[in-house]
Amino acid sequence: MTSRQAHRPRHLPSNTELADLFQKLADYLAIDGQSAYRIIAYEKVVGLFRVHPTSVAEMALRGGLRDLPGVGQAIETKVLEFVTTGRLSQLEKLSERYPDGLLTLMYLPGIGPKTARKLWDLAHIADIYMLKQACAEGRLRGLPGMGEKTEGNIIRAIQVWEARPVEATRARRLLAEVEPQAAHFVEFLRSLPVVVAADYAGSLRRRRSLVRDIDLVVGSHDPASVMDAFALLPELESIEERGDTKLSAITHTGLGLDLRIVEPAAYGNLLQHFTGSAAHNVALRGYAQKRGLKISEYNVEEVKTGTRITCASEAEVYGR
DNA sequence: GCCGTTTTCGGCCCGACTGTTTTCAGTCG
Repeated sequence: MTSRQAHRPRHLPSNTELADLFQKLADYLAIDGQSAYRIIAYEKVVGLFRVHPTSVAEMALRGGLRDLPGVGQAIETKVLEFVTTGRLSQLEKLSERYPDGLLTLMYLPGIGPKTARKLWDLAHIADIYMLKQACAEGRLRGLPGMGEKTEGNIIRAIQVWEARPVEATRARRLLAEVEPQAAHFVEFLRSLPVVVAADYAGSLRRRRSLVRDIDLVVGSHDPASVMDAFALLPELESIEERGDTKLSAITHTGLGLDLRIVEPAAYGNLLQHFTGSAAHNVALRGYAQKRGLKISEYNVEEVKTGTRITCASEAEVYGR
């Protein structure tokens, strides 16, 4: 072995392993009911580790991990503990307190940490199989805040999960596979007379090589008509949610799809917001906040005066 | 748990939709 690999310490965890580890920790802490901002701090470094171009483990060993924005003493210590010992004591404590399968409940759309915790505390449901049993026996309805509809939604979510192995609804697809489908939807939307502007946004517009779903944004004075026309498209397998300005659906190719509609004057605000990424929006809004501005998908607001400025183009948003 | 152009403490982006409630919690993006 004369390659560079010969000089590297062996058995160092990959960035993906570290990201998965901290995601698991974040999920456990969410179920444990810890501060939402603590969870966000962990999820932030998950995203950071996933895209970092060089070895995070090596960086930690060199003592340079805290140069990364969002990594403080606590996270550096945990990375070092795992890199040097192969273990994470906090995670071990949490997995003694909660069953592993509890995390898989959150694979089901509609079930988050609060619901997973409630199912464990009140019904001793520890994984998806036990949840299915409880549904079949009608045991869910007795739980606080859970009625017939919620039970029905959970049964349906389990069926989808069983039909599409390995969290398929959360899986990412190649850009080249998804882009033509998204372009087709955009073309349809633009063909509607009531539509002033339409684009796909999200990770697709950011040209990420792997994307999870299709985000569609529309500027129109008549959202109801857009919604009516779109909901009838034969490409949609099911409509998951439908309100006045937002619709969520699943396509026959198994892709999630979100449609959002605003007044044409605020189209730039919507396009900016849903092009994301989430981390970019958090940073941008924090930046704006320090300058007395509040950014949403509808406008840029001057907090002191309450003046709300809508932007028809994305460039105007950044101009402000 | 992280961070700082007023800060080492007290904030941390913002809103739509659903289901369960009689005004809101949870989830999602």
